[in-house]
Amino acid sequence: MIDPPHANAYIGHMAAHHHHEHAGASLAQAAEAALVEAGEQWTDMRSDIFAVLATFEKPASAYDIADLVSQRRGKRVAPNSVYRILDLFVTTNLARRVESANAYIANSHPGCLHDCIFLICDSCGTATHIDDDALTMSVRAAAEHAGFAQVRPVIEVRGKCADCD
Amino acid sequence: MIDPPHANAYIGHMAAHHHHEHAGASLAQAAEAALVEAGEQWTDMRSDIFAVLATFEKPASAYDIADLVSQRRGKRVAPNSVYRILDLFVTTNLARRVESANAYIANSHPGCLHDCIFLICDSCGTATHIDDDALTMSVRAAAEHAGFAQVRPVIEVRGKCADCD
DNA sequence: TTTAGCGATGTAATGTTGTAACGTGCATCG
DNA sequence: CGATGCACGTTACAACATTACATCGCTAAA
Repeated sequence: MIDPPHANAYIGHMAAHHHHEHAGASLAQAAEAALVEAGEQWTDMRSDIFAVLATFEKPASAYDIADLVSQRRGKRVAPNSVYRILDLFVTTNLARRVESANAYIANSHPGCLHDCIFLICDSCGTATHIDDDALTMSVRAAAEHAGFAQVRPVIEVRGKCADCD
Repeated sequence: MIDPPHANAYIGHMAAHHHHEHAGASLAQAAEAALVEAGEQWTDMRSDIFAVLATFEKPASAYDIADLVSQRRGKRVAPNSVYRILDLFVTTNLARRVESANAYIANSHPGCLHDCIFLICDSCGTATHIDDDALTMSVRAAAEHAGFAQVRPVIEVRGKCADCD
């Protein structure tokens, strides 16, 4: 048995491609474009839910979103409806589900399809993400090597962020 | 943006260490040893819960386990108690939590501490695991590179297993 | 030998997350 | 105009998880 060794094994091999890291209005616009591109409608409800989701620093639960959207609309929006739309967002890559937090986070570069590595701080809950295609491709490859198909990697790292450390 | 490429990027670099892949009585024995080693007691309740957990092919929910342990003991065991003991198992490395399934799985080599990659079939639900320390260490390193400490990787892959494919 | 402490488990209640089933409103198209 | 399809509403419930406190049995100190 071995002990988990530590850092400095890291040879940064970031992906050889670039993103626009959208924010604010620009992000909403990109999201709308991506959704329409996917043949779906950009409704008021979807717009509101995306807007609320995008304001969060940390992964947001469907119930958090339901509350805020309810406020914003002055009318109760059921979690149910939020889930429907979040599911749509996830399948169209406008948002990601953070499995280890049972929560969702807006994709800051919708329209760009690839695997993410999420880093979630156990203290403050904020999530950041790394794009390292070499790494995620290795994970995919390992799974496919084991006979898996249609693979969907879930790569998250819990820990203490630099601020909370 | 890139499309997810496919397999055969995989250069198998399995870890340079070996496990005993325990099963059945041997596994229970190893679990007991590991728990005692950690300064915890191996009680009847813990033994029963571990035994039940170990019978599962697929990740088992706390409620699944509660039901079966209740049967086995002829007396209701509350989910509560099961969660307590599962948490203990996870911290002492006798079991793992599968985040993307809200469920638990017995560690087939307790006492051996390292990160696992779980493959969970979306069709049949069975989970297998890969040990690829080079890969998991790279994930750790990437997170540490980003300023994270006390990292705990969660690497799971959803997909279709060879049987269900 | 009492009893104080502690760890393990029991009990009850409640909180959080996620789905199912079905109804309504509205636009489009024949 | 009626039929179809989609988005969303409403209600109910299922599944997952935690909290607070009680009890039991063991052991160590008085």
